[in-house]
Amino acid sequence: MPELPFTLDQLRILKAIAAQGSFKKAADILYVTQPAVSLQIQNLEKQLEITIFDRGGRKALLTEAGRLLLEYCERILNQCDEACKAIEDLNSLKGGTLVIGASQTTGTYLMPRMIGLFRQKYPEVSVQLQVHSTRRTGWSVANGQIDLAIIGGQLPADLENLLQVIPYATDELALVLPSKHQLSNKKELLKEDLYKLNFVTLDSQSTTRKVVDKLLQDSGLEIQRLKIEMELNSLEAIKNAVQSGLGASFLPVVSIERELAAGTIHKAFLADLEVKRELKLITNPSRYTSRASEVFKKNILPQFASLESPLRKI
Amino acid sequence: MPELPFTLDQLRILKAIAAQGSFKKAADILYVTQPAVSLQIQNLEKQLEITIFDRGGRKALLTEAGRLLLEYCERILNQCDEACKAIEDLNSLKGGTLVIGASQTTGTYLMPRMIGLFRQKYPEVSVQLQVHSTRRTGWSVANGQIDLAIIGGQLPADLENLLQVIPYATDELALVLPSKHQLSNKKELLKEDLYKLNFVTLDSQSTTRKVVDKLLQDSGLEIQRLKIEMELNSLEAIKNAVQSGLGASFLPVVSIERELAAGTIHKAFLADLEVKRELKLITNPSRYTSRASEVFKKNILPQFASLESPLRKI
DNA sequence: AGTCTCCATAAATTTTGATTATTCAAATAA
DNA sequence: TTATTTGAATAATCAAAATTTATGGAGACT
Repeated sequence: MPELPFTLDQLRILKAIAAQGSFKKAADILYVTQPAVSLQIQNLEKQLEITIFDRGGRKALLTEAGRLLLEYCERILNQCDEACKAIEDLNSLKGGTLVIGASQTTGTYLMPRMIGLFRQKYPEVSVQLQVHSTRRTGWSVANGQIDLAIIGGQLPADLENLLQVIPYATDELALVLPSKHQLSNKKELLKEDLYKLNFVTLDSQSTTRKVVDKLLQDSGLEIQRLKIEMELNSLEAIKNAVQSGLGASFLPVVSIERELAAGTIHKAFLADLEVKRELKLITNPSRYTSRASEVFKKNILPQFASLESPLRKI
Repeated sequence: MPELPFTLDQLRILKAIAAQGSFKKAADILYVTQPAVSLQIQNLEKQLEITIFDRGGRKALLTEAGRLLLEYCERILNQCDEACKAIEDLNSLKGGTLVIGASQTTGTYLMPRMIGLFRQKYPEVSVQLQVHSTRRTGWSVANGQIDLAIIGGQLPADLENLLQVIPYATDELALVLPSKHQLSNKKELLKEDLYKLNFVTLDSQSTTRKVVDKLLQDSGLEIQRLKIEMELNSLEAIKNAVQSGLGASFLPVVSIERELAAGTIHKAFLADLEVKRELKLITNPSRYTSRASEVFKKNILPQFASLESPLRKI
């Protein structure tokens, strides 16, 4: 090994002697014996081919070379201390960054609240939210660019068994109607009623749209028979469309909390159909898990397991 | 020993792995085996209670904590390199400071030339000249404030055996007369002639004055009989006084080179009297000797052993 | 001078780190 | 898929380095 001319221990000893003015006192402070100190300094002097201390009288005094070395020594040891502090902060969640992935829907309506709670508890950990498609989010988790992610859709098969997927909450995809729609008065709607509606939907590429389609199909609905008035690429746009009476839609309840409360959108009750999807936490078990990530998973997520209560509280 | 959480070797390994992206390649570069690298990183991770590398695939990737540590690592290792360079420079006389002591006379007339020669050879070593009394100069050498000194007088007895005193040149204290003085025409002067002269001398506290008095007394002169016209505290002032015809004086030849050459001062030849003093180099043998100091003593000083030739050359 | 401190030195022990050999896991190739 | 290769972890052995105990010597203070 191409050796370094000195060790951190030697620098620590050098600093101690310079501060104490004595080999013996330095040894006491460092909890070693005096010969240990002497030998290390001798090694240091041999390696660097300099004399560091004048051991003339009762006090050990720095030579010119010694003073020069001490300057660097202080700087180096300070950097070491800083490094330790930074690492400690990271370990105690007083620093660092947590990178969270989410799809458009969860990223917009759910994550801000989760992140808010996390930041409230660990204000010194910065959180970065990355909103991507489910597919891309999955890959980012796989290659470590994202610590953890919340998704509502289905992962590609190859990622399914590479990542850890933990369902943690159920998100209802509610059938919503314009408040003044005629069917809004009916207590219960049946599948058959759906064929009478005009739908405003997300564009067919979106994860949420795919999920809705699949769920409806799985429950025996002929989705080809559904009339699609228009396709929009934003939930907010759809909400506005519904509120304007342009049609009905299946929307995640998390996204229409305010509108339901305000009564500007009507949520219908479907007697013979439940459209629900699992919200899942995905992580990469084969990768390093940061403390922040652990804590998020263990302490923050459970508070959102039932989507109703915590959201209402806010 | 209250241990440091890491060693410089570990940091070097960390840096190498980060650069190479592989434990094995890092091991090759550092000329050690792969297990050595693995072990050290494991120790590091254990000490700091963090995971530094993700060893998932064929590449070793830094975790967040690893990246954080690497930043400090780079800074620390850079400081180490700088320290080494600074020390090397000091050893190769490409840096550092040489502190030289001298009395008024040598400091004024001799040292500038010596220092000039030294600086010509080692331009990167800065030289500091401290002009003090012989006594104070001696003490400064004793306690290390001055690396070496040139003195012309006698050290206090207690310092004599504490310091190394090396005579290296003879400085003649020449009897000088105004050029137009009547005795300037005589080829040789005798002791008796001195009693006829009016003297302009240094004040009685000065080292050079004491030396002259002692030398004259030792050679049998009755110094009380010498007529002292005035006492001045500066050699330059005395030279001016002599040139102005106010009187004679004993002056170090090194201080009147120019005036002799210009013929504005006359140097008399004393047939039965030689007034010479030893110029001595003093150092502190019990103290660390800097490289610059060594070189000055070994290479520069000998060139001034005969005061005539090197001075003339300039 | 005598005593006390402090540093240097020597020998022995302990600790640490490195190496060889092997196993394990993942990625590449057939 | 299986086989091969590459890289990292592990275990046991071995070498080297640091620490300790014990001791000697040189200044400094009384």
